[in-house]
Amino acid sequence: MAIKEAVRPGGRSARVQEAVHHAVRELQTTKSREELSVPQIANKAGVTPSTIYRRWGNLAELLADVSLERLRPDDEPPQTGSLAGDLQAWGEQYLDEMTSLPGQCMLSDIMASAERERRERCYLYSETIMACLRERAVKRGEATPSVEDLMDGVIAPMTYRLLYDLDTATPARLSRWIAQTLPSADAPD
Amino acid sequence: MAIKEAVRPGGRSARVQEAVHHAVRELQTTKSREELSVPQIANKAGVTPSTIYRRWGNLAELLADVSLERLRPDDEPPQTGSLAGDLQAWGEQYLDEMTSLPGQCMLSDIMASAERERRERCYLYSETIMACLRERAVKRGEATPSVEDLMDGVIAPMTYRLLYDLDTATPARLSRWIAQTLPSADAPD
DNA sequence: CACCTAACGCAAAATATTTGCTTTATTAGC
DNA sequence: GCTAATAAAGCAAATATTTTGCGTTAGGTG
Repeated sequence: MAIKEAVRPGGRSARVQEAVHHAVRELQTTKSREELSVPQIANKAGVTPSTIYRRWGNLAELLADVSLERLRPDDEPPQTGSLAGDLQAWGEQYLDEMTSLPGQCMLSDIMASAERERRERCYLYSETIMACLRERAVKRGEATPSVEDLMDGVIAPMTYRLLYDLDTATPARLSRWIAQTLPSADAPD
Repeated sequence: MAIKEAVRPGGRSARVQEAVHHAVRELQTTKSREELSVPQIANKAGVTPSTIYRRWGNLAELLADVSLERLRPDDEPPQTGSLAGDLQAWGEQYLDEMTSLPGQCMLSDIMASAERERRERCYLYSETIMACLRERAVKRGEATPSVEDLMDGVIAPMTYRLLYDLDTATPARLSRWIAQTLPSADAPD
């Protein structure tokens, strides 16, 4: 019922976890959220339902767990030579990913989870990326806002729009948020 | 399965809706989310479970519906004489409400709903309040940012923190967001 | 190698959800 | 007002899901 990544991660546990996660991802390509069920996933994964219930608690937590896994920063964000450029580049691909149907489902699944810790991991994920981009800028000698300010000025409005008002989660808006957040930001308006 | 506020709102429907909503609110004071169930609510409301399933679809949607109802702006936000003051005053009471346990459950229930429309209503709710506070400021002749900018500068970071990083959803932060959003904002830091 | 035990499988029991059909009560037309 | 039409509720049987107790398997440990 908690987020278990440990205790006894040896062979079998890991195998079951992978089988179940894989089954979910597989089924998600075919069926909508409404059509997914624990017994169905268990069957596809070659496991008993009780295994899933005991480990994840319920369908919502399992889906959130699977979604969160995708959030791992696989590759370094693209470099553009300036903080504004880096933010725009990373942000655009992130927006693109999250406004897509699978991206929206992913957000939905994570938000539906009762585990606060999961959402905090999303926070940390974004924070890590902001820190990375900022670090680059600092190394180049650019004047940069704090990571906190980047979170408030860029990540927060972007995420807010992704969750509450999808139509306004656009690259154009992103430029505005970036311009208003960076030091020399006398918005051209 | 959709958000039905119409079609046949006469006596009985309204009565059932009220009975069910009331039963939910009642039960929520005693039991945790995990302990709530549709049959239980139906029983308390004096209705059959199938009535609830047919009207709301499932527990998550029902809870979201009940939560959303609480979000109606009951009373005019307090007046303080300045936009910054109004934002701070309203924001503080909002933060207070949403960081409380019932407030967090409310947010949770709304976010768990599959109905995008529900989240959009949250957006409209905040937007209405921002428009109201801004209108006051305009009438006083204050220089004010657009409603959009208030949403991005104040509502977005506040909501973001409430959802993802509760510890940083504080009045002190709120002041910062307000200061950085309002025109004459040369943050004292 | 042998013991300990977390995690899984299995199957029965308990709950929750769906569904077909009937009944009730609101709405609309007369 | 009275009646026909029908949305929404009730009821109960049929399904499906979730929980639980207990036996089994297989990592981890000394």
